[in-house]
Amino acid sequence: MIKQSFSTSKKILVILGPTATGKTDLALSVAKEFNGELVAADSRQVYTCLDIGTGKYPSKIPLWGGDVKRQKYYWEIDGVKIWMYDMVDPKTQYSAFDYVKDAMRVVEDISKRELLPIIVGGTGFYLRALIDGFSNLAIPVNQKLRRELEKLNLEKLQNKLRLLSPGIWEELNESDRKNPRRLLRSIECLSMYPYANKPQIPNLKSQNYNILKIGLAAPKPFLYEKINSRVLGWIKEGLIEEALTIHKQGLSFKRMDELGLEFKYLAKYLKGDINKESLIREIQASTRRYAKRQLTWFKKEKDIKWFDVSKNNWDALVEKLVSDWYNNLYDS
RNA sequence: CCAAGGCUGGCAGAGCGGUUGAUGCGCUGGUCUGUAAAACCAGUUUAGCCAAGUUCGACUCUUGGGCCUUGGA
Repeated sequence: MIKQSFSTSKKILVILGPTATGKTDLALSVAKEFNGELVAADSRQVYTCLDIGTGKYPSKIPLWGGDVKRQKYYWEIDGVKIWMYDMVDPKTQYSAFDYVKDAMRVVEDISKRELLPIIVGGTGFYLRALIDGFSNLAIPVNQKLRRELEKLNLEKLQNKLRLLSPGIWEELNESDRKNPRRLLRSIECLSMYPYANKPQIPNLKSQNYNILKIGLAAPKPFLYEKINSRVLGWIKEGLIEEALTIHKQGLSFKRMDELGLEFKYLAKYLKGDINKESLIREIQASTRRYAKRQLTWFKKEKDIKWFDVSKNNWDALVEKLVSDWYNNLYDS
């Protein structure tokens, strides 16, 4: 791969980090300053109607006011376009593969229009798939095979994989070897493409972009406090009503459970299994756990420039870094 | 006031006269190549309401006290 000089290679800014650190707020202000458009990297913001709890709204624009225009495949907040929101109906399943396929197009389009793509989100898996790519990502799901494999218990899945490829089995760690979902996927990939001719999908790294990754984080007590009050804010803004509406429109409790966290507990609440007080507590707790997992994931990526949002001047520091990078003064 | 049941780890909740305090949740750390706010792994106990007694030995039996829950009045 030939490295182009900074002045000619196209730039992409990535803003990532755990939930409730103000990624969207930052991305919007950076977009205004550097003439950019946002590309969301969140596994649930891709669904229509899941708005409040997935954090589609920035904190400064309350739901009932502010300049928010919702178009078919993008939103426009304060004049800034946000892509990769509302891609499909929540009844449909949207995968990391779908995400990469769609987001690649969006990023390239923004870039072609001479604007700065700002990828913003907390789903580390999607981010890595889009930026670095995964070699198995483009291998499609085999429903028939899955239906069969799903009947097998852990031990049988393990044996099956060991038989198909002792090498791949050996490479798995303790955790993955006991994870039926991963085992199943490995078997699926191997049985469909036993040799090396796997289908591929392009990623950003292979397109020679100049990427700056900015991470927002904070010490846990600070972050947890933010999460707790954010959840309270969601409730005030109508999270429960939103869930009720979606359910009335036909989103099953089962699917809500699959969509995870706040929807998992919202479903329980709507069914009458828990009261409002524990609904709030559960959403807060699970969001905290989620933030921890995000932190664990991002810890391994060494090319992130981290900023502590509990500090006073963090936004000025970010601004300086982005500005230097944008003007080719910063060497990454 | 009477009756019945209960009181076990941060929480929920089993079992047992003596051995490794089941299990779940939580918590801490971690894993990660199409469900990723998912799935999974590892770690996380000087517990037994108080007192007296029975016993070689009690969380487990007996008695008294305290507290809680339910039913009665």
